[in-house]
Formats: sequence, structure tokens, C-alpha cells
Amino acid sequence: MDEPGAEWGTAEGRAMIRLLWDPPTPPARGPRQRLTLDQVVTGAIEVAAAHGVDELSMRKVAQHLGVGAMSLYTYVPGKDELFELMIDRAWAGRAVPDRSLPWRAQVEFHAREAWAMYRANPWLIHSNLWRMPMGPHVLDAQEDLYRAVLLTGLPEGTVGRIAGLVESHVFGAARSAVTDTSMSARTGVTPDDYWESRSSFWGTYYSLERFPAMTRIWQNGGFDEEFTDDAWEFGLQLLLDGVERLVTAPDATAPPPDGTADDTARPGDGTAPTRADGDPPAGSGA
Amino acid sequence: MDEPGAEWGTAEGRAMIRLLWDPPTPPARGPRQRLTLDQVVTGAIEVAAAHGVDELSMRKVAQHLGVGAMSLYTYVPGKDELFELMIDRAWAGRAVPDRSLPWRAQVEFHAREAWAMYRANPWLIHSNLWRMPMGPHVLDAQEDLYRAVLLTGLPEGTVGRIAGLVESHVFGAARSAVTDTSMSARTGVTPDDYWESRSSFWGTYYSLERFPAMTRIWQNGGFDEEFTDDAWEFGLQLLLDGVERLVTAPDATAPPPDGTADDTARPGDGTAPTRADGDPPAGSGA
DNA sequence: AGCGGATACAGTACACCGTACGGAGAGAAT
DNA sequence: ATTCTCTCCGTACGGTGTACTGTATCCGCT
Repeated sequence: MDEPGAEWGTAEGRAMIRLLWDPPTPPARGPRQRLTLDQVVTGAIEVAAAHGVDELSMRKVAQHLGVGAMSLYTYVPGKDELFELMIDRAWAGRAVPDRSLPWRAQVEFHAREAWAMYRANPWLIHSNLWRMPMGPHVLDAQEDLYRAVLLTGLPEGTVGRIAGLVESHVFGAARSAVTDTSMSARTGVTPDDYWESRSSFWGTYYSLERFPAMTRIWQNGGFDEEFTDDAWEFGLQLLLDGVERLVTAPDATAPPPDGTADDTARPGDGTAPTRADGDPPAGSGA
Repeated sequence: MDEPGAEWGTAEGRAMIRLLWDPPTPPARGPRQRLTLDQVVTGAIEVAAAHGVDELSMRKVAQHLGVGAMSLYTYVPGKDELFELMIDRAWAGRAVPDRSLPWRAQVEFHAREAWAMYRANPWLIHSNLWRMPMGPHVLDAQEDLYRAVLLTGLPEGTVGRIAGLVESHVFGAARSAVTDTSMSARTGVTPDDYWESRSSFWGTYYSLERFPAMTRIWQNGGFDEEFTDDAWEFGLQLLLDGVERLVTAPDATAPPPDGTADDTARPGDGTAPTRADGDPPAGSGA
């Protein structure tokens, strides 16, 4: 369960890419397949949505689909690959922003779509264990974000970083919110157990002298709406304000990383990729 | 392995808190313990550091320590609790900033300490599966960050959000960097396999018309130093620039969440906590 | 029509996981 | 010396991902 078809150069990596981009049509030689790859992915997502990602196992998915456990392996090389397909499927449902909008509105649109996606598919927050799969839907969404940020006119290196920043922020906020709601939903505690917990920890170990800052923030309600559904927008706006400042005042504190001097002059767009030392990571892990 | 002693009100939660804050002195009734709790935690960290967090199992830790697997359970209630102790241990080694410095320098110091911690303990990035443990070292570091951000004079609600933002950003950047380096280190590929991978994916499915923005960024080197050791500082500076703007111009775009009107006037600091509907989450999940 | 062969399905099995249980032995308190 | 508590750990149980193998199925060919 660790970093599956991550190396795109390996045979497994290429098989994964092929699975993501053109799933094989079932060959017409043996007995007909009882399921489709889409059904398997859908079933896995249903299991993860219903019982949580911890309960996601090949046996449970197979049982949910009414087949034997090993039958899944005719559709999918393994659990990791199945999970990558699930991730790409989740990214498939995202709307595209109106491209006539200014860059900021488009980025906000992208961020809100991502937020909605994470809230609708909480099991997605486990995808950080993997590198983002190079699936078509993931890449389409990323492309939309990159295009929006490119509209700022900032140097390409800065654009890449800003896109990663936005992606990472939404992911982090969603992670906090999801673990928070899932935990308070798992057991219907709040009123009484909180009191008991206070007598256990807050009364025993928590010291006002040791933690004055946290105490002050807490007393003034600073932790109250930290995980409400729109609290993350604060961070997004702060981020985008910073970007806007970068656009209008290019001599800001944050230095443009590449823009000025580099090894060789690179050609503009339109030409085929010719660089030798790397490939676009695209998912950028967030 | 899901959300261990998360509810502070439960018996397990209280046991976890006690384990974190004052580990029990070994009772002098039966045979003497062969190990100490510290040794167990250290051994677990060594296993995770040497073989990766995926290889971290109770049997492996026990074998590393030269004891039977079940013996660990006399020191620790389970694997989840052991992992929480590992996390708190990792946070223990952090330096405190010079409190005479301005808030921005202190926040930067905190962020760089966090970055170094994540780089030194890559297994920490899996801690997002849990809520941050309420350990003393975690809380001490959080307190330092909160105090630094409080120096801005911003309303408490904003302070909490900014602290979470900084924490989340460092975590996200470290996650990207760690998965990146661990993946390229796991197999000594780069030159040839990259070429083959390009012929597999970049030549077959990647279309310049479908992904013009990513192509442009890639061609101009925008993805090159995305995961180098100081690329994350760009995001930090962008963030702190936004905070600074919030300090100097309180009518910025991002609205202060609480500061102005609320249910009741809260007392200042110095008094005991008297709120009834919650407790400081402190870790805030990042 | 009949057959050969490729293929889907699934049963069994293996290694590994976290950990519940219970027994054996150690060592302090009585 | 006895008793009682506690550590250590062997065994075992239910779970996981999946390799292997056998069997039933169905298409394409002759």
C-alpha cells in the first residue's frame, strides 16, 4: 500500500497509465466479464463512502459487488491501482470555470470545486499517501488551475508555486475539517464527555501559565469556527491577496524564483517538449 | 489504526493523555521491566526512520528492541498510542524562538523548525491521519506559534486562523517534498526510465493541445525547483506578506472573523476557562 | 457443428498485521 | 515461606493483500 505505480518508467507504471487513460476493452475470447471497470471503481467508492476508507478492502468491495475477492484482480492489478482509479474518478465530477472571468475568480472557482470534492469524498484525504495519480481528470483540473494562474502574467515558476499553494491550502483545510467532523460524528459526544475531559486534561495538566496564548485565543472564541465550512476561505483570500500584490507590485518581498536568469533560453510555447532532465509532476502531490 | 485516543472524554483518551503527560513510574511489585517507555518510543522511531512508516509494525519494533511482540503492550496500550508518543517525541526537539524578535521573525523561525522536523522525520507526514496528539511538546510548540502571531495585535479569531495556515502550509510543503524525495530515492531511476516513461505517457497520451498551460509552465522550468528545500519559503513569505498587510490595513479583503460583534463580552486573560461549548483543539489537525 | 484455446471466476493458501488471552516465572510485601 | 502482583511472551484469532490453481465459460476457427 505504498506508492504504487509511481515510477512512470516501470512496467507497472505504464500499466497504470494505460488503465487510467484508455481502459482496455474486454477481449472477446473467454467468458464475458460479469462487471465493468467502472462498476468496480464505483463499488469501491461506495464502500469507502459508506464505511470509511479504513474499511475499504478488496474482500469488502468484492462482496459489495457480489463477486469473489480474486475476481477483482481481473479488472485491476491491485488495491493501489484501484485507489488511483477512485481518485481520478472523484476528480472527474468537477465543473470548469468560466474562462472569461478574471484569474482570481477562476482560481476561487477551482478552489471551491476542490473543497466541495473533498467534502463529498472524505476518503480522498488519504490520497496524500500517494502521489497524485496522473489520470486524465486530475490533469484536466490541474490544467484549468494553471491556466487561471497564468492569467496573472507572473513568471512561470511563480505560477507553478502559487498553484501548488492553492491546492495545498484547500487540501489542508479539508483534511482538518474532515477529520474533525468524522471524529465528532463517530461518537455522539459533546456535552458531558467534554466536561469530563476537561476535568481530566484541562483541569489536570493544562496550565494557564504554561499556555497563556492559547488560553487567550480560546477565551476569545478564536478556535470556535476554525473548522466551519467557510473558514478556509479566509486563508484563500489571504493567499490571493498576496498574489494580487505580487501582480501589481513585482518588487514584493517574495522573490520570483526563476523568471530572470536560467541555464538556457527556453523556447516559447508550441514546440514539443525537449527538456532532458525531468517531466511535469502535474499532480504536485497536493 | 483509526483515530486512537481521540475523544478526550473516553477512558482510552484519558489514559493516552496520562501517558503523554506523566508516564507512569514502573511499579515495584512484579519483576523489573526490561525496557523503559522512552526506549520503546525511540526504538519505534528508529524502525520508522530506517525502513519507512509502512514497515512499522509492533513485531518489528519488538524485534528491534530484542523483546517479544506482546511485551510492548505492557508499555503502551496499542500501536496508535505508540504512534502518538512518537509524534510528541518528534516535536520535543524543537528550539524556541527569541521572544524579543518581531512577530514575523518568530513565525518564520517556528515554520523553519517545523520544516526541519518534517524533513528529519519523514514518517511524521502520516500523522495527518490522526488528530494532532495533545502532548506536552506539541502544545509547547503550538503555544510559541500562537504567542508569536498574537504579537500582530490582530483579533484572536484571525490569529488562530493564521497559525493554522502557517502550520498547514509547512505540512503540505513537507509532504510534497518528502514523497518526492522518497520516491526518487526508493529506486535509483532518473535518466533512462524517464525517457522510457516519456515515450509511454508523454508521447502517447499527453497532448499539447489539451494541456497548454502545463506545457508552458514546464517548458519554462516552472516545475523544476518546486520541491527543493527552500521553495516552500516562497509560500511562507506570500502568507506573511498577507498577514502584514492585514496588520497595517485592517480593512483588507479578508474579513476578520470574530473581533467585532459576538454573543457576549468575554473576559480578558488571567481568569480560568469558563466557556461551556468546546475546548481548544490546540493541534488543529495540522 | 464441433473443437481448441483463451479467459473470467473463485477457492485455497501464504505471509503479515494488530492484539486478546493465558501461562510461566520473577520479585517485593506480608 | 507464602502470597500476590506484574512482566514477558507463545499461541491464536480474525483481518489484510494477493499468488497460485483449477474449473467453467464462451469466441473464433475449422
